[in-house]
Amino acid sequence: MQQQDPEPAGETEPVAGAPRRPATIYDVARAAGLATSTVSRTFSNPTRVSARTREHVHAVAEQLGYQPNPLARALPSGRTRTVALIVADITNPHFFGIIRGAEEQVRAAGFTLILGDSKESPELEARHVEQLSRSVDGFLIAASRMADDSIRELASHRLTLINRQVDGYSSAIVDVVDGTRQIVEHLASLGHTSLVYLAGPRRSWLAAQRWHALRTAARALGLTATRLGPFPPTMHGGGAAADAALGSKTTAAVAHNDLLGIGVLRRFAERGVGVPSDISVVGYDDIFGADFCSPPLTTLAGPFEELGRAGVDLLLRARGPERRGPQPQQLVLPAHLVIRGSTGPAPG
Amino acid sequence: MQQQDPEPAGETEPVAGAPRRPATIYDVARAAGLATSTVSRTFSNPTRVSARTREHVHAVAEQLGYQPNPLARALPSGRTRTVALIVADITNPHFFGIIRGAEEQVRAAGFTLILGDSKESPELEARHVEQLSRSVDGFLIAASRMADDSIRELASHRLTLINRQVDGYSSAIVDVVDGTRQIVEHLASLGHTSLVYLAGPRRSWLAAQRWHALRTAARALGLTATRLGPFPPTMHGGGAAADAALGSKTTAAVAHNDLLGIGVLRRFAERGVGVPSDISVVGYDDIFGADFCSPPLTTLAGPFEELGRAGVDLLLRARGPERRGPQPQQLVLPAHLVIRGSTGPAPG
DNA sequence: TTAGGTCGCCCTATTGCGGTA
DNA sequence: GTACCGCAATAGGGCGACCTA
Repeated sequence: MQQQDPEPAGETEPVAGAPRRPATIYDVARAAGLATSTVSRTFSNPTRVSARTREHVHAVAEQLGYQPNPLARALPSGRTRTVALIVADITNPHFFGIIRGAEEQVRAAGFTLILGDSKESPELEARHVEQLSRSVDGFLIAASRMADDSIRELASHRLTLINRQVDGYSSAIVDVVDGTRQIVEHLASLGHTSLVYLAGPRRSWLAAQRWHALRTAARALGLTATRLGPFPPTMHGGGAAADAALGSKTTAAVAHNDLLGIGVLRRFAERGVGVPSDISVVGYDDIFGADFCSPPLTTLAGPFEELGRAGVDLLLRARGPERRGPQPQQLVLPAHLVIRGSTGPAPG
Repeated sequence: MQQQDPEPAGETEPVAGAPRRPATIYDVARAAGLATSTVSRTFSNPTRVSARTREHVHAVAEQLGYQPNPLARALPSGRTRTVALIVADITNPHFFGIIRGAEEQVRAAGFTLILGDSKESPELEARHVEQLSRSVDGFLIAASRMADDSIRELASHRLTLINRQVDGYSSAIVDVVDGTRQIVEHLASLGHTSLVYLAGPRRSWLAAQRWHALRTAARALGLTATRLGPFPPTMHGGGAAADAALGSKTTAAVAHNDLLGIGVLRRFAERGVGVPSDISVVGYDDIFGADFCSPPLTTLAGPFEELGRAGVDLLLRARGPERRGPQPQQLVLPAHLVIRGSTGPAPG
């Protein structure tokens, strides 16, 4: 090891000013005339040290610019005060809210956020988890593409899911069933009697949920529902999705997400199909841009930042005093339909 | 903690199957009949171990499921194999490309990415750096809002800047000067003789560069250039910016970024101002949405993912064998103008 | 007894130096 | 002298056990 320090014949480091080697509890203890353990307790268990001593230690620490080394702290305890967030696709604006919310809450708890992108790959997702397992106190997985069983195989890791539910794990999702019902009621009230679902990735739990909810709600209201796809959940995927929707002769298309929905709108514009005069389009997520595409997209908005924050809370709470097993919580946050120009009365 | 189950008088750990305590070099060393140092070297400095021994160690390690503990590895060596990326505003889609590129490259190098949001605050930025300094091998700061001197005070940390240049530090930026020239030439060729710059945050280095480049290019081509603002670089800020632009009687507005530009377009639409018939609008960044707002936004696109990747490369290369001081590199990547519907011939 | 303080081992890997063929 | 390998110090702090007024 050898700190590189008071060496005159300089090596690696630049300028002056900054202290070479960061102060440790040893330095603080020596300067304060105390044992290192006393210094340690001052920071990690302050009640076990007298007020006088505590202040003294703080003063000396401040003066020396001492800051506990998080690594040294984490090594024996196993607590890294770090959380990993793994998202299915970092380019999808849908995740930005989740990332932002999680980052915020993680910081608020004095933790650090590690970010990983699984690029829609369940394998990469699992690899991420394995590689980070020792460096992290827990995982947050948003829109996991792993199969339920694969998730269970990771059981030994502390894990909270976002927009995915698996028995035995904490999760935070937006209310797909109620949200989807809002979509279908809206379309029904506009006189539509049939709709198509432009499906998302086969491995997406959310896609399955949405389709299921759509079909159920449609039945309840006497509409027919058809599933087309799957399509890649990107703007690019909207081209094929739009054409498929046209082929189906329906009057209303519900896209798996806004990315796909906006892609559909573009394709319709290219082909001269009127929205909503010829066909209505609905999306999910209310992503950035859904309000200024043309026509603006009717979509199901969810509290995604809150989802991120709640995910962190669930994860961190699991370490609480009552660490009696996982006691998983399945949180469901409300969604609400944002009606914009892409939906209108059924033609004819 | 605690899986919910079988342990009778159990303590911490769960189920069957999984090995209780992860294997350490001690376990491997014992099983292989070697010293821990040999095992350690097998993984961290393979050439210093004979091929026979190496294979033996690998075999034993494999069998025991041994994986080096990254924390324990980092403590004595000081190398955490982790990089922190700090962005000025995580909600600005502009950064997504950078984040994605950085994440990709960091992973490719076998490192881990920590993400921080400074919320446009130089103080928070500095705090981030301080708090993470011990946990990270280096920092990537995108669009830093810190003053040059504050950045220099962080000198002891390994640091690479994205979209910001400071003497003595490595950086990767897009070519503002040339890019801005493209904008001005485009406007000049359409017959515009005056333009306004709708300015970004006062503390943004980029905003200063853009204005400077704009003024220089305008002069060279005989256009007048006026700066208005600053405005918050958000869609919301576009309202005031649009009104200010109208007040100036100009025929062309260059917005600090696309977020602001799209906000301007919306406001113009509300007020019945024709774009580009009454006024042309240009943005910077070519963010998600710039191609489907109405009218689609003419904007200066840059290779942002590449910026993220390059930033990581510069940072990691700094640790190379020739660790002769920082030897900073200032990388400048080309920008190109994407012409869309928001710019047209000057009216009249 | 209790509050304040001290000792010394724990965690897991790295690495300089020295020893053995 | 050259390859290999092992000993033991080191990194920095947590924490239980024990000691003193």
